[in-house]
Amino acid sequence: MTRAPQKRRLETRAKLLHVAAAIVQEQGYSGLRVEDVVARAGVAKGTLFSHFKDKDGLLAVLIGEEVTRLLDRMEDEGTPADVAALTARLAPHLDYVAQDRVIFDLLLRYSGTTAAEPDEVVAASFIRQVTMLTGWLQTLQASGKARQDQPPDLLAEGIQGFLNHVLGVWFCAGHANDASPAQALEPYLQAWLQPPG
Amino acid sequence: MTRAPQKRRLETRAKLLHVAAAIVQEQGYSGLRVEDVVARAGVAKGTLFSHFKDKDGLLAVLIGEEVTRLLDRMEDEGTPADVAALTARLAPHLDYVAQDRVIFDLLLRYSGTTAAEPDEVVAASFIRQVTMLTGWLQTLQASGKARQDQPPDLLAEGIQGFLNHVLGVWFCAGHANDASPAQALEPYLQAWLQPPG
Amino acid sequence: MTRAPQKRRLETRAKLLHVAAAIVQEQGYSGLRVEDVVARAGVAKGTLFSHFKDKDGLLAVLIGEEVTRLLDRMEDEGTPADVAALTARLAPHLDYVAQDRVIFDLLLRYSGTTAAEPDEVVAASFIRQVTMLTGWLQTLQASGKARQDQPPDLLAEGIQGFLNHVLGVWFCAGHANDASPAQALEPYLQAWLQPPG
Amino acid sequence: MTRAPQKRRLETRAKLLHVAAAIVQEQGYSGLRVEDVVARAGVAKGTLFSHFKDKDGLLAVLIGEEVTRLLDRMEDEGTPADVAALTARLAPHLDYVAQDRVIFDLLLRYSGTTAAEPDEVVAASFIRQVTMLTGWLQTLQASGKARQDQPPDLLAEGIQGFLNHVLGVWFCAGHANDASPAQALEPYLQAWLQPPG
DNA sequence: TATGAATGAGCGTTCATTCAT
DNA sequence: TATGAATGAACGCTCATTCAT
Repeated sequence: MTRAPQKRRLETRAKLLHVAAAIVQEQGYSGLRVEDVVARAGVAKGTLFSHFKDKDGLLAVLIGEEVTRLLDRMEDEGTPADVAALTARLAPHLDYVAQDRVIFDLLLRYSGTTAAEPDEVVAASFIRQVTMLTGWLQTLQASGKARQDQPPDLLAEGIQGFLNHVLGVWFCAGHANDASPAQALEPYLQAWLQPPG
Repeated sequence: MTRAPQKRRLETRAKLLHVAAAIVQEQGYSGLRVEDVVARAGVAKGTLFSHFKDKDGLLAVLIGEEVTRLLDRMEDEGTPADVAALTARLAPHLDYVAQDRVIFDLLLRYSGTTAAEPDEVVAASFIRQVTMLTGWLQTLQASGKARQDQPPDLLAEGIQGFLNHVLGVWFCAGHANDASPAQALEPYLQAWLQPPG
Repeated sequence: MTRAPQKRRLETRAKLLHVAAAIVQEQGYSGLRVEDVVARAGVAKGTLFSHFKDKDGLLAVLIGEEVTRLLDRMEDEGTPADVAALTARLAPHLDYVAQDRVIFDLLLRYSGTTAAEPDEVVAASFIRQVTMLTGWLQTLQASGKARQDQPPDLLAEGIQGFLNHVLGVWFCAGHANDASPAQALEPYLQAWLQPPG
Repeated sequence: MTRAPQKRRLETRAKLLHVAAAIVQEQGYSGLRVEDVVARAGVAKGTLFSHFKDKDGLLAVLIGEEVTRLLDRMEDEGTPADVAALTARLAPHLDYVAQDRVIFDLLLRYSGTTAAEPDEVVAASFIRQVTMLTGWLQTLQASGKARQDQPPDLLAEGIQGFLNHVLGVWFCAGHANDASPAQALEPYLQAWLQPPG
């Protein structure tokens, strides 16, 4: 018999998230310290951990919300017309993750998320992303804009692999070489998805 | 200005690496303690840190050497006959990395290594891996066993992407689902490399 | 904003100081190791550093408390009758500081303490010492036992100068020459304080 | 049968001192690292320690030379006419020591130097300072400009005490309060030296 | 439910000094 | 005489997490 959370509890949770978002804004994800969050939120350390399993839990909500927002926008525009459009559609997501290694690391930890664990925001967004990509690919396959010799979900997961690859290289190279991760992604997607001929 | 290191210095470095490898053998990478290393090597802590930037620096050399050893074996067997053989050839590497998340994390940090930084063992092994793969792919392309519509080095780097993807999923899923990372890799490589038709 | 410290915190602090004092008793100030303190106090290292800025911070409180105790005794006996009595009254303080260079060095770092920083034990004891001396000198001046041509606080601070001078020489000479620092102090105080004629 | 040092040895010593002086110029005494000195001098660490007993030995020569230079200038101007002139004469020395706590600490370690150890530059300069002051005080006493009821060497050593006191306060107070250490010294010297009446 | 003091367990640092070559 | 690799021996720090109140 868990009661509905009280109003005050919800307010505290919201305040923690708000403060954390503000700190991330100022110092980046890697600059986020539990100490600072609770200090600025005016609550005790223990309180934070009664709201979130651990620091990653807080981070996951924060990042999950942002990713969800990005997915919303991606979906709003409908299925991209071709592989080039698909790459362009993924660019905001890449740019977001490329902004801080902490995001990349956290997301990587969820790469293998399956439909089994629906309670986590990040897990949910992963599943949604793969579902969305799969749907797009089906459409692209149907219109002859994507190879048809592979199941769309394999293609979708392969895309996630390339996303991570490109981001890994991005963080490694010190951002020096390329204009953007999306640019680096394009040739892989072309080679991965283009129909033969 | 910088002279060649003296014999004694090289011996100390070798001793540190040897001891560290032994401890890893016994306790795994995560069980490696700097204190234990210096204690067993019979040197002062400061000495270790004069040889390696930090614990990760030591780890990188250790892992780099192991990867180098694996590459040696891969190369010894010559170009694999087809994509299935290629996947099999990559299995030992996958198994090695899959053994401990520490290895995966460290290698991921070097994914984007280019020929620019030749002094690091890990970096060097990455470059070598991509070079080796590129060579193989050229042969496979020539024999019609691999698609010919893409440059071999793009294909090689794509393979690295899939390797990381498969490993990421592996660590994420808690090793529960699949028999081995190599098994998970196969469909991706088939789809990525197989010649059309 | 900052509430009063909780009971437990005060107890821990007291325990740390108590243990440290015991170790100093046994091994001297230079024999004090942070590790020993926390081990014997049964607290974590981090706890010590959350109570005291660093080892010197702990030391300062320890020394400050001892100096305070010495001051208590000095004050209890009332104003000394003349300069010779004043010298004798200062002897225990001199003996205490002369016992370990660590004490001398730490106190020297606070020589110039003014009433501005009241939170430090050592600083407070310095202020108190000068206040006490000033009071005594006023009385001695009134009774014609001390020169009256100078303000009592200048005379008091001058005395502190001589204390340090004598102690500096004491540590420098390897304790070999003189019986006690107090003995070395006497001629200076006589010359500094005695009324002309 | 110690031979005269060879030319090359003397050159190395000179180079070390020169380099050390340059570093002090740039980074202050507290910024002096043995490592930097030998690196810039192009010699090995061991070489430095074959020339100087320890780092303090090098520092002592450096500081001793400077103090000697200051003493030369003080002496050149002859006996000061009165206490005010004496204070002014001591100002350059005070300013020099006030510039860096390291100087103060090192000199303090020699406060008790007696004529016994003539081999050290700093020790020698201390003896010379006290001798010089004693000489001046004799003259001042003879001319009625200084109190005559105390032996001149006691007065001289007292002056050293005040010098140290003023400097201790200087370093403690964070240089914030007073214009210069010499200004703080004056009232003490007046009270210490002025003839009664 | 909130609090905040305490934990843990090892890492990296310091840098003057020594000593075998 | 010069070299430079190695030493020593603690210190200070980290900071997410726990748990008694």
